[in-house]
Amino acid sequence: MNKRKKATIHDIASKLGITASTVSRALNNHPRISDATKKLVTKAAKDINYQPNNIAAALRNGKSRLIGIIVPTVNRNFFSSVVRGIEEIANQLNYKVIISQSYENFEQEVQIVDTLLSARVDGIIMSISKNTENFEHLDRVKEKNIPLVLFDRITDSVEVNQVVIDDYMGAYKTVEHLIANGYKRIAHFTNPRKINIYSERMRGYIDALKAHGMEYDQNLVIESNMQLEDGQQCVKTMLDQGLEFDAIFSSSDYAAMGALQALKERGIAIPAQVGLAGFGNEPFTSFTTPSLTSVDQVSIPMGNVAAELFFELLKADPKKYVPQKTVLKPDLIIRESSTRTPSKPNSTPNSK
Amino acid sequence: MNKRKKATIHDIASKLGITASTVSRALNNHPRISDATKKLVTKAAKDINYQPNNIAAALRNGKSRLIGIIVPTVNRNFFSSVVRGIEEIANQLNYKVIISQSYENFEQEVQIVDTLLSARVDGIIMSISKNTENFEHLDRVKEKNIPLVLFDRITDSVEVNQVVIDDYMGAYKTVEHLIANGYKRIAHFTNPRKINIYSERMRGYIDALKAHGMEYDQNLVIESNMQLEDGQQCVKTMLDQGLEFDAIFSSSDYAAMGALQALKERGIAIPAQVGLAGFGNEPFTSFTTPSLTSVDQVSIPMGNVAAELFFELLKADPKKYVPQKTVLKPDLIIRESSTRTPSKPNSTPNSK
DNA sequence: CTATATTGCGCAACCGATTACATTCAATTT
DNA sequence: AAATTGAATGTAATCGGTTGCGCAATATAG
Repeated sequence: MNKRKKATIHDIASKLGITASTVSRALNNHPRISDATKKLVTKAAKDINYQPNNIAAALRNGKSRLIGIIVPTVNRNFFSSVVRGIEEIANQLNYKVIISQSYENFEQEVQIVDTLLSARVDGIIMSISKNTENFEHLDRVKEKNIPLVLFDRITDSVEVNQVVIDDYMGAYKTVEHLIANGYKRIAHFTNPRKINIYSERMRGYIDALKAHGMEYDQNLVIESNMQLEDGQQCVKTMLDQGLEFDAIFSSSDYAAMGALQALKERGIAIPAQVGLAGFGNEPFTSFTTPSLTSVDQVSIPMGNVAAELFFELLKADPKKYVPQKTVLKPDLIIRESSTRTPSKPNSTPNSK
Repeated sequence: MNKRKKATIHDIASKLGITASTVSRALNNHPRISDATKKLVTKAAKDINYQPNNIAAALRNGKSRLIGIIVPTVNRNFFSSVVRGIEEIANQLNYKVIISQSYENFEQEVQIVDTLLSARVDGIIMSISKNTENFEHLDRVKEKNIPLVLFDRITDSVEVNQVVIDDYMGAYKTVEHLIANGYKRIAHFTNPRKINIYSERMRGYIDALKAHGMEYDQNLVIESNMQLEDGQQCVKTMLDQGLEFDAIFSSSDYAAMGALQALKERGIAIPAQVGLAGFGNEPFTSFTTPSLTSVDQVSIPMGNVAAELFFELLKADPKKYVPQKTVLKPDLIIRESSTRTPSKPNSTPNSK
């Protein structure tokens, strides 16, 4: 009998000869309920294996205590770490998280937004897909006054809270480091889709070159989809075309990894002949030979900040709240792939 | 005005001078509603930016079309791929997924189960935490007749649907492969917690040795927590203690990676002097030097199967449904770390 | 010893969609 | 022309908590 129907507060109530409202208040520790009945109620609840129905509460309250998270994929250290950072804060406040993956697919992303809105999440924290160029779905979220926070992959076409790292500075520091290690012709791998992160990194690359009196050569900027295979292919093409370069700064660790493999395959010594640096500090970067210099995106703190902004927004009056943009400082993690004996620049020909 | 309150079917109804029930039926494409009104309703819905309230529907229907997924962490290729496999099937059937992470923490796991039950998910698909030894929370799920499917990290103390790979066979084939490459003293890294996956792999290890007339030496079985650092430490200890071995079969890719680093650090050639194989086929295994032989856990198919079992269970009569256990065949991915010139066994003395 | 507060709990409406059971009206049958 | 049928929609209860308001009983004040 109690197999099919789940226990409700009404069951508890009739068992104790009181009303459901009293049970509800008792369970919620309402001050106007005596300790005696509170004890009775909690005991009865345990006895009949009562499980609160959050659906009912959510319907009545208009809030579900759920945060929707949308990421391109969870199968990337960066994203899963941000999620963890969000969860840390959310769990403390007794909020739960629904994670959804867009798989870099725009239609999917739009669909997920609708699903989350229908699921009546209290808000959304997301990083947009690479292929998203239309932001009406985000507008719809804003129109409904649902709190929205963007991180890492952001857009300025919607006024919302944003958390990013200083991609510009990350790139700048990396290139500066390469220059300090004596590299003269630094190539740059980037993505043709000019979402914020890639364009910022490219700005940093260019400015760092200029700041050190090096010319910016368009031929050294190689566009691709930035996956492992792309990195391999780019290097091969560069070598086959006789392009002169002695370092690569890749906006993606995966492409950097591909570059590393291709260079090794062609017998080019890293870091002696060619220096290499990636972006993202994926865990495998410390496993490669040589280990890969990369930029750490402080993912957990980013998740923390995103969640904090979210809750700020949740409490605020949407009319007078002005969206904020938080910029975190990335860390350059220097490893073997870019470290040459301090002042032995020009040690490798190739460029000359 | 429509800023604060979200649109409901009642708003649509009064706008059109009909009732909410008609609107509901129109939106659900009920056959008894005329095409004319259906068109009117869908148009009006679009006009006022109506978003169905799944919470209300879920309350009324008793089903949320949500599946709860619990994994130790999503930041592991295996788990995130299984999730993807589940999503593939679930999305086709218009079900959504709530992903939660236990972070290998028992209390957290119990808490998540309660939260999901309260959120009234239609069922749960999970892989239990390493530290879970008490399964009452799973019993509670079963008692409530909530569909439950376990994958990879399972337990036999609860009668539920299970999906696993044949860990025994994966290990057996790996060890056989090592033997075929001439390795004679094969060590095994395992976890002291004897959850199914580790004990099965160990059985496979032992049986493969015996089947090839090699003695099983307890000293060659090393227990640790199987993280990167543990792998490093184990190898160092083995070397320092003068333990004779010429191959390592690790139940974890991470520990195998640590072993690889430690061996290289000590100047031991892989695979020439020591062969190495891991388990899990984490992406980084193909990035290392030498690349790491490992066992692929067919994660996406595992997710597919788990989801299929789930929906089977969802439709079935809980009284007469008998739980099933599906066993998938893993793939041994042979890479450099275990491949020596075919028949040149004993080429390396090892200990000295 | 009244008058006012406070405590403890019940009443009933409500959240938004769904659906079994009418009801209406026109078309079809007899 | 009355009766039957069926199409199209309305009525109202329901899912399970939550909460403003009210009322009785007890406590405190004056």
